[in-house]
Amino acid sequence: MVIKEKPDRKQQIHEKAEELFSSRGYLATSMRDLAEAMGMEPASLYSHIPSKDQVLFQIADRCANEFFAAIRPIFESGLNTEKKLTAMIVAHVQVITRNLKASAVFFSEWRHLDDPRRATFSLRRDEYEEIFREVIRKGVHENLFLHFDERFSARTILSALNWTHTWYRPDGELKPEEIGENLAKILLHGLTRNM
Amino acid sequence: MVIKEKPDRKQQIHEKAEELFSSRGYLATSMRDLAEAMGMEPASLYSHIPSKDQVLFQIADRCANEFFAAIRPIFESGLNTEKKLTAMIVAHVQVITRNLKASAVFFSEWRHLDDPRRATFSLRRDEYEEIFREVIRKGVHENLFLHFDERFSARTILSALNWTHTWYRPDGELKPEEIGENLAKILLHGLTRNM
DNA sequence: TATCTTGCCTTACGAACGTTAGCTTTTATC
DNA sequence: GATAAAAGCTAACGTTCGTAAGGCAAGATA
Repeated sequence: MVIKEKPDRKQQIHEKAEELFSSRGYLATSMRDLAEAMGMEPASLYSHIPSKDQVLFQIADRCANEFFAAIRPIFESGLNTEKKLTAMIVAHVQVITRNLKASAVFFSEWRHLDDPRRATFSLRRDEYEEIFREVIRKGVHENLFLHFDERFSARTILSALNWTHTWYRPDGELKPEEIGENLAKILLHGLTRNM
Repeated sequence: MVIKEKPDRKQQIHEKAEELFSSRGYLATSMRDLAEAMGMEPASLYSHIPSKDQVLFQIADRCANEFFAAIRPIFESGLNTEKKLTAMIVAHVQVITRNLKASAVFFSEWRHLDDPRRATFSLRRDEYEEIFREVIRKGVHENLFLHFDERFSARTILSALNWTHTWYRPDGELKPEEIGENLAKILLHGLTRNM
């Protein structure tokens, strides 16, 4: 049996959509733009996808899955709290750099989802943040981390990480893992040199 | 001579626009939405403003001015590097919390500006970031800060700060100044407790 | 009272939008 | 080579968009 290596137009459309949505934004990208980028007529897109909104959702959803898949095993591992948080930070950054366009969509465009999907999505984000909060809570409990509101700490960490997608370039000098490690260093031990 | 205290419709429109642009986004807010919020007909808006794009620009531009005005005097002060960076962080956060809606527009919507303005704006952002880079560079030189690429450090700091606008509420328990100080603590000394 | 200005109105323009319906062409299967 | 399915086309739908043009009514100025 030969595995079909067919081009899979649907996936190609999703990839082009990722590209356009991430660089110009979802609302600023028309189906006509997308069609042109695909080299087809606007109406032809609908042979492969049901709606623009659903394309956005699937891009964001796939990206969310990647984040969870990367973080969960680390969260459930037996690492000590500091190493665990570091590993989660590195993994999170790796997901971003591996899915540069999708994560741009994930971070900036999800708010344009239509409403039942948007609400679902919002919950997933919070669920994700909660994993970080739990690790931080544990660290505070162990008298390892400074005691701030965990919401505050978690958001600060994720904000610092999530902007990576705007400037990371695969041909830059830093590898994703190094970026993650540097970020973890700053967030856990600060920019100031310990004397 | 009496100073006219007239309602200034133009400014009212800008304020409503700030509100709508910041919560729904620029592209998702139509002039018809804005008109309805103002209690007038869409076309009537054009008695007071020249175009939608110009309203966006002015909101973002005013906000940029506030950031510069807050940071510059600190940058030019005689504070030592660590205190200077801390003060800049606090000041930056204060500008955000003082201009919650405008800064949301500033951070998320400027990319929808039409192109001569967009380019100008991009330069101003970089100019702003450069102030932070310079302080960091000095700190590295003084062997005070860890040596990362200053672009990297500056971006990390600003990313962590700039998300504040998504969750800060004036009636929350933390005052803007405290938020800024906590952020500075984490970014300069890390989340980990020093033993 | 006559005139000018301001603020808002109504109407409507041309363009762009997401999407549907139905036809034609290409490709895969036998 | 006949048949069926998949992929793309043309044409058009109903909306919504930013904005222009020109008029009307109220208040300020003279």
